[in-house]
Amino acid sequence: MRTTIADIARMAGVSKATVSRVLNARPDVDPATQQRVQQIMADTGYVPSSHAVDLARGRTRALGVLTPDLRTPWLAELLHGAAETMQTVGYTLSLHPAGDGTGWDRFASRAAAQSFDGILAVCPADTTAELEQLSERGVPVVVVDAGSGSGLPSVATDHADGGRRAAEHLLLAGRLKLAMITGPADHEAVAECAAGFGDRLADTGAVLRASCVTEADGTEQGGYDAAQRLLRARLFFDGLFVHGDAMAAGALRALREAGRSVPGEVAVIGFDDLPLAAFTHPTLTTVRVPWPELGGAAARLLLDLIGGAAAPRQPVRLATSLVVRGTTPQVARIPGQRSRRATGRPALPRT
Amino acid sequence: MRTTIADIARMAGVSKATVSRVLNARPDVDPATQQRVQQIMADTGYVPSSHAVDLARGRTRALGVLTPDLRTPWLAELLHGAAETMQTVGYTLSLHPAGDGTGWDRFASRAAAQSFDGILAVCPADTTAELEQLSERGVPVVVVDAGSGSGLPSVATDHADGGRRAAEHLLLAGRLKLAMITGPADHEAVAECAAGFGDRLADTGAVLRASCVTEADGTEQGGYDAAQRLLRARLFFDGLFVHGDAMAAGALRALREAGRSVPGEVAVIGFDDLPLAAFTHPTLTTVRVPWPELGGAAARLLLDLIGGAAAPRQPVRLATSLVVRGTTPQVARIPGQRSRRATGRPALPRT
DNA sequence: CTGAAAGCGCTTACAG
DNA sequence: CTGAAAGCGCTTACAG
Repeated sequence: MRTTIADIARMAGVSKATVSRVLNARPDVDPATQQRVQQIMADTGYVPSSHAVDLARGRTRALGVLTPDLRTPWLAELLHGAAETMQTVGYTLSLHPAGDGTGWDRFASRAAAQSFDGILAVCPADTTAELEQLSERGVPVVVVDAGSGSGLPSVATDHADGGRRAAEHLLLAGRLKLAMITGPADHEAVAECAAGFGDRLADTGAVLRASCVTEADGTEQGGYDAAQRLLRARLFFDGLFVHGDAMAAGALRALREAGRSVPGEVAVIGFDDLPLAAFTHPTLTTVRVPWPELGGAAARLLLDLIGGAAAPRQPVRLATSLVVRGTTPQVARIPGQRSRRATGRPALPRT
Repeated sequence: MRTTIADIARMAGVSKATVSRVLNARPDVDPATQQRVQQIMADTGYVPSSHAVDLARGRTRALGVLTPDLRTPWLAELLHGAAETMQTVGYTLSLHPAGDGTGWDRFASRAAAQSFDGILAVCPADTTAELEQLSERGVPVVVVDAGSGSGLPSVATDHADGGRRAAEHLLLAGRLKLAMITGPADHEAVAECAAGFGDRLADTGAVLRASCVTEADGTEQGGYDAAQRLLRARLFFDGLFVHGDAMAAGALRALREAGRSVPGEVAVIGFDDLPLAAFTHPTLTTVRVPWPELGGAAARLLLDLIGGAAAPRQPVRLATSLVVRGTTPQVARIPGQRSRRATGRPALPRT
């Protein structure tokens, strides 16, 4: 038999209400009784049933995480960040991979059953409509890193900022003939990233010809094929920005096969900072998406919404950073040494 | 106001008990009333509150997943497998990273509060004692891939089998002078794997000298250092088995720096089949640990325990498989062609 | 086949 | 400062 609040009350010679007060650290309890009750709880190892507490309070202390696939390369880092902030307030993350058809239905019924207090939707490709319905019914929902097609509160990477950083680094390395491999054009972030990249290049002496920008599907093979297209078109480039690390890995393979040295002849910068970036050869310099921070920001936003806060009208945008590894030349950042390895032409505009 | 079972009962003109019967698909309900109630539930979009159901039934339909770190490279695959089998029975996975000190306490109190019906403990390094306590108190616990130091029900990789497969493949490739980099010796699996590797080599003409076996800490850098030790000792080897993909990646780096071609001069086989294995150069041939299957098996075992089944005395052992990529030579498996690239000496014993 | 009642284990006004 | 009672929304014997 499980120890219940009634048992503790009996043993302490008080009512359940008083035990409940002690449990919830209410101030209006006589110190002596408080002590006594607490002692008994400690002795018996009493822990209140979460079911009962949840039912009585009408909440769960759990967040539903909706994701197409648990094996998404950056999901672990994102959840790590989310879990960290959730744990501090005693919340738990409940996993709901909805990749296959049945996943969504199960998730939806759990949501309707109020199994969780809020929903963290990671890249909800085709379920935004349904999520909006849930949201309208009052279930707090936060979307991570999706296009802003929906009106749902969201947290996203600043892809334009990422593009700018990539450009900046290539300029610092003195690379002026640039090429870019983008992700699928239907994804909003792709245009943003390309725009940021292009903008930073303006008035620098660097060039990114339209013919040197090609699209790929996000996979390693896609990146390989895209890089081969660039190489076969005999387009000269000494700097390549790839909007996705998996594609960048494929591009490295194509460059290697073509006999182009990296970073000597071509400097390569990826995007995402997936775990794989540390294992390519050379290791991949890349624009880091702040995955744990995204998760943390989403978690906090969700907690705010659960707490009754109004949804922000604009997506929360998080800046990127650059992780320098082996596919770009080491550039000394000491003033005056910047252009050491540069071509001699002015690579840097005044900012 | 949330629709409750009382609302449905009123609308249908029946008692709550009858609605509950319909809800739980009990056979003893008049088809007509059953129809009517179901219709009303559909119209109102009624979904029973999970809190109330859980409290009344004394269960949760959630499993607690205890893990040191969410970012463990193979965790995603493992959870994918577990989630798949859990979802079919309507169970949910609740994440509990307990890496930092506070993690365990939160987890333990959740467990005590019966927030979940069972515990899936992934590599519970230093919490086995506490888990055993929980287990003794009647909480179903299944451990994944830990040393069998504890008496807890567990599911684990057959590392000896993995070692054998690695040996087999190197023999098929005609490699006879072998070396091995193991993980930390205090991990039980390390000895098992080495034993399997050694056993398969017996009576084959292949040699694995004691001096050619070295230990590393599991990291890329550790593998790099270990491979360098082997190289500097001027020990000749044409086949290298590394008990861990991250270490194998480090070994590849060391071999490359030393100018040894892979797989030409040295064939390399890793262990785990982490995502990174597809991104090294050359891509890494490796002994695959069946992560999703491990997760699935653990989930099923846990469900059995929750269902009241007795705990198996022996760990459930799952076999490995070999994933051939670029660090070992392609070996035609057509009879008679096996030794094409072999040295000419008998590499294969009769099995 | 169906209903009234008690119970799951808490919390929360309302009195005192 | 404390207790009796009602309520959270279900399920489950027990009657009929």
